[in-house]
Amino acid sequence: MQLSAATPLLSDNLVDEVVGRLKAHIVSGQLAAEAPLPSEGRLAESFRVSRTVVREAMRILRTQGLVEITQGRRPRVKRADPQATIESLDALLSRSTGSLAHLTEARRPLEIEIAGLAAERATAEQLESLAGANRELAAATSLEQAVIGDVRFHRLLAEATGNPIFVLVLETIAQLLLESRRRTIAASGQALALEEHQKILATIVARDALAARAAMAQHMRLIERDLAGAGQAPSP
Amino acid sequence: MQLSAATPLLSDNLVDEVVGRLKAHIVSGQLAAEAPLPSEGRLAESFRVSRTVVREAMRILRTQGLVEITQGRRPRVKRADPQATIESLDALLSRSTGSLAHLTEARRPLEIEIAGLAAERATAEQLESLAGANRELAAATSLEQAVIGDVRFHRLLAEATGNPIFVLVLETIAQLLLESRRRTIAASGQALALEEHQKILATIVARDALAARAAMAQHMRLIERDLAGAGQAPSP
DNA sequence: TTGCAAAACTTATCATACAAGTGCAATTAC
DNA sequence: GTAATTGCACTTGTATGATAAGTTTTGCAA
Repeated sequence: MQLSAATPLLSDNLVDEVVGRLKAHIVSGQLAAEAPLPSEGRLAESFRVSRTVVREAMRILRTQGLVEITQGRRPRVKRADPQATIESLDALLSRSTGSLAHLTEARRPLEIEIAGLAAERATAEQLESLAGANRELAAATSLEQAVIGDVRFHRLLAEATGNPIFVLVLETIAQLLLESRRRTIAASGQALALEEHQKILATIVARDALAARAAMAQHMRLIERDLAGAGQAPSP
Repeated sequence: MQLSAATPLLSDNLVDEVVGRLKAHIVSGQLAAEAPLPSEGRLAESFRVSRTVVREAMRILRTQGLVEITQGRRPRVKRADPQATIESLDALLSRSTGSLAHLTEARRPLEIEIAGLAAERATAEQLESLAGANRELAAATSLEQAVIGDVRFHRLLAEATGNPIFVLVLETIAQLLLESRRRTIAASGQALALEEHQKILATIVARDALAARAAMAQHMRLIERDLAGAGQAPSP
């Protein structure tokens, strides 16, 4: 019936109330990642609500990527993971008027900045990983492998900036662009993509931020051109 | 017990299955915004599942910002709204190691690109709105008003690019930066912010994309400097 | 000590019941 | 005739209890 006599309700929903309290606990870091939460029954008991309410609250938290739920096991706090955000953004973008052209347009300045920052900050290990991603791309025998190598290169570049926001935003956009990237690589061939990646990597190894930006800008121009050439077919 | 004999299950969860099907209907645009959905009971009947499952599915869709639920009323399809995505991103960022410095670093290239594109594409009405936002900023008598005017200016700029992705991403970052922006404006004073906004607006009116980028870059430098000077105190 | 089976616990789903909020239609008051 | 009110049908919110199915722990036997 009620959560507790001491604390007032903040939401008109019991479910939202439980969600808010659990989220506060998790976000504040009081519960470490992987830490098991009490079972639905226990939570219901301690919140003085029915299991129904707790269940719906846990579902919501799972949707937001905060907890992991498996039948038979106690729920666990999940490590921070952009997947939930990506799905949310995906749902939003697929409903709004954003087209592929809009996505690439927003991607371009980010990639250019990333290239510049990576040139200034990449560690030796990160440089090696980048080279490895390009080797993957070079050795790719299928379109699927080529796309994976391509995505990996750009992701590693974002990581090399040391700024997790870049990784998150780029990963989100990349996910949405995955289909288009498949088309792009098919159109321009992976050879050209590899060549440009090598150029970018070279500027980063040389710690030349300006050149890195220029190389990435060039790369983006190629991608946009190929995308336009392949036609921006709407999703089926 | 089962959804339907004809179509196979895609998820191990009945809830996820229902979520997927409803989402597909909504995202595909078959259901217009504001359109009422069948009641939980009807949905449960047509999916051949219990009302519990439908309820949890609807809760998830509400969390993702796809439907609006009010007690006593039938659920309605909600107009595309970045709020759910913002909350998701907020939860993610507040748990990861992203600091204010990281946020502003990611914001900078976006704002610069936005300024350049706005200079090329802004319509006469949009120019007038931008001027209006600056008038608001000039007339602001409280910090709160100044912050609102500031946010509005940058948002209108993003809209002037005609690219909804910019609006979405920037709105998300802006929301997260709201507290810091309050601090920044307090530190540098709204007079300086207004002056720089006027400069940016002038370059855009002049359709000088290059100058617009330079002016915005200057503006971002000021913001970053003030933010560093005010110290990046962690949220309480 | 090790291997395995049973028990205990947990989530997943269902069914039912009642409270509470909304919208509409019939009724009543003027 | 019109406006306010009442009442009903429908809907979501919450609680309870029951069964199925999966996981972890316990306890016993080899």
